[in-house]
Order: sequence, then C-alpha cells, then structure tokens
Amino acid sequence: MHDQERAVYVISVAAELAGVHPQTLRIYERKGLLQPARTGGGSRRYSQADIDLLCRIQDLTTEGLNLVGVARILELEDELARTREELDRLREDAQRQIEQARREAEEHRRSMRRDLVPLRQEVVLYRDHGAGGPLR
Amino acid sequence: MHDQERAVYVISVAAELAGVHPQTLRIYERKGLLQPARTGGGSRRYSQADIDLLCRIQDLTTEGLNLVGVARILELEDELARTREELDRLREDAQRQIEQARREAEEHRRSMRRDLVPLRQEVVLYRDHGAGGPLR
DNA sequence: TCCACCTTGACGCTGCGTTACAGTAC
DNA sequence: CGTACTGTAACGCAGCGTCAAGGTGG
Repeated sequence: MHDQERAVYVISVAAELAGVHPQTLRIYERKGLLQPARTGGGSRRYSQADIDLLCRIQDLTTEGLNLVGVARILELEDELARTREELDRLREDAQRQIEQARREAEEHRRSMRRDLVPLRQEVVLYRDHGAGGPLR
Repeated sequence: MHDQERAVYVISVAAELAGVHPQTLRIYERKGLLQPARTGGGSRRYSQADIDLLCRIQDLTTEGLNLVGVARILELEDELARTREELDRLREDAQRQIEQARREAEEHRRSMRRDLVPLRQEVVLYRDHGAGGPLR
C-alpha cells in the first residue's frame, strides 16, 4: 500500500503508459480484467500495479489470446506462483526441520558422552584401582 | 500404452464422440492442440486420450476461450498439476524424513540408557557402599 | 468402383480494438 | 468555457467453425 498501490493516473495517462487506446481500458474493466479506483465524480484512477497488469495483458493479447483467455491465464499463473512459493517454503522448512532433528540427536549424543560412562568399564576401574581412582 | 493410448478412431468417429465437426479437428491439429496418429496412407487415428483432450478443448472454447488461450491453459494446467504433485510428494517425504530422524534419535537414546550409567551416581554408589540414596 | 479420407479456399458469425458522438465533472 | 472524463454505438479486422471442391487411400 505504497507508491505501487497509489491510484494516481487518469485513463489517458494510463493508456499512454500501457501503450493502448483509452477505450481499451474501459473494455478491460468491463471484462473484469482490472478494477481501477474511482474518484468521487466517477473518474477512473489507475495505480502503478494497474499499469503493470495492463502491460501484462498487452503481452498476452499480443500473443493472440482472447480476453477470456487472458483472465484465465492470469488466474492460473497466480495459482501456479502461489503453489511454487509454497513448494519452496516447504523445501526450506523440511530441510530446516531435518537439520534441527540431526542437531538435536548430535547434541544428545554429545551430552551422553559428557555425563555418562560405560557400565562395565566403571566396574573394572574400581575393582583394579581401589579408592578414589581418577577416571579416563 | 494400453486402451487409453490405442489410436483406433477415424476422424469422423472422433468428431462424433467429441460432438464437433470433423474439420474442427483438423483445425485443432493445425493449431498444435493435439497430434493424432497417422496411418501409412496419411489418415488420422484418434486415441481415447485424444477424445478426452478434445472434450476438454470443447469445454474451454465453450467458455469463450481462444484456441491460443486453450493451448496456454492446457500447458499451464499441466505445469500446475505437476507442481502440485511434487508438492504432495515433498510433503510426504518431509514428514517421513522428520519421523525417521526422530525415530533414530529415540532409538539412540534408548540404546544409551541400556548400555551406559550416569557417572556421578556411580561414584557415590561405590563410596557409600550403596547405603545412601543417590545424590542430586 | 465407391466412400471416406486428405487439403485448400470461401463464407458467416463473433470478439475486440478503434473511432465517433452525446453528456458531465473539473 | 474548454478540456478530459463518462457512457453507448458503429465500423473494421481477425479468429474460428462450417461448407464446398478437387484429389487420393482403402
């Protein structure tokens, strides 16, 4: 909700920035491809995000896509991006958790070595050296 | 490569099964939407998978999509499906690995308890001849 | 030989971008 | 009062489905 989202461009400027006819922008809006902000008087105001979306739509229509197809593509690409994002996040998470588990196991092993001594060695040690024999 | 992939339908039958004009199938092929098998003489032969794809294309065009859009949608849906599949696979994998690591840690802990004895308790035990309780 | 396939081309409908026009906010 | 917005309407081009014509495989 910063510059990217500030709706500052009137339709003529937005059209110029996107390289299309102003009426085309009204068509896109009617088709539900974008929803520019409106002033109190009813004039459209386009944000930079709207401009970016317009350029994306232009790319797709230039490739020969229908407006219906453009809408579907945009939806699908969003979903794919979200899925990829989750995939990456899960990859990180899994890696982190696995390493965490290994660290814990290693830590546990170390603490065992520090605090514990094998039972049979202990018995032999005391039997051979008698009282107060230092260990290791 | 079984019944689903056996190319058995000639174009008229395939068109009838998909509910479209035979010429429409030729257009779809020219657009690269499907590649039916060919006989030695050059006749098209459609498999059941081709028929299913044709029905899918019909659904999309009925919704108002362009043929270019249909092609893109099919690609994207494939990619999305593969990504979802990998996501699920990774989810399982991660869960399995985490549980494996935990099991190993638990197993290691158990083996420690079985083979080792705490050092301080051992010393006290010998000094006091086991009369006194264990110190803390 | 006949029928169904093949290809190419034409016609009609529709979607979309552009243009034009009347009305209104600034 | 003029400029730029708002809407609706019409025109033109292109995509796509259908049909027709001529040629070829089974």
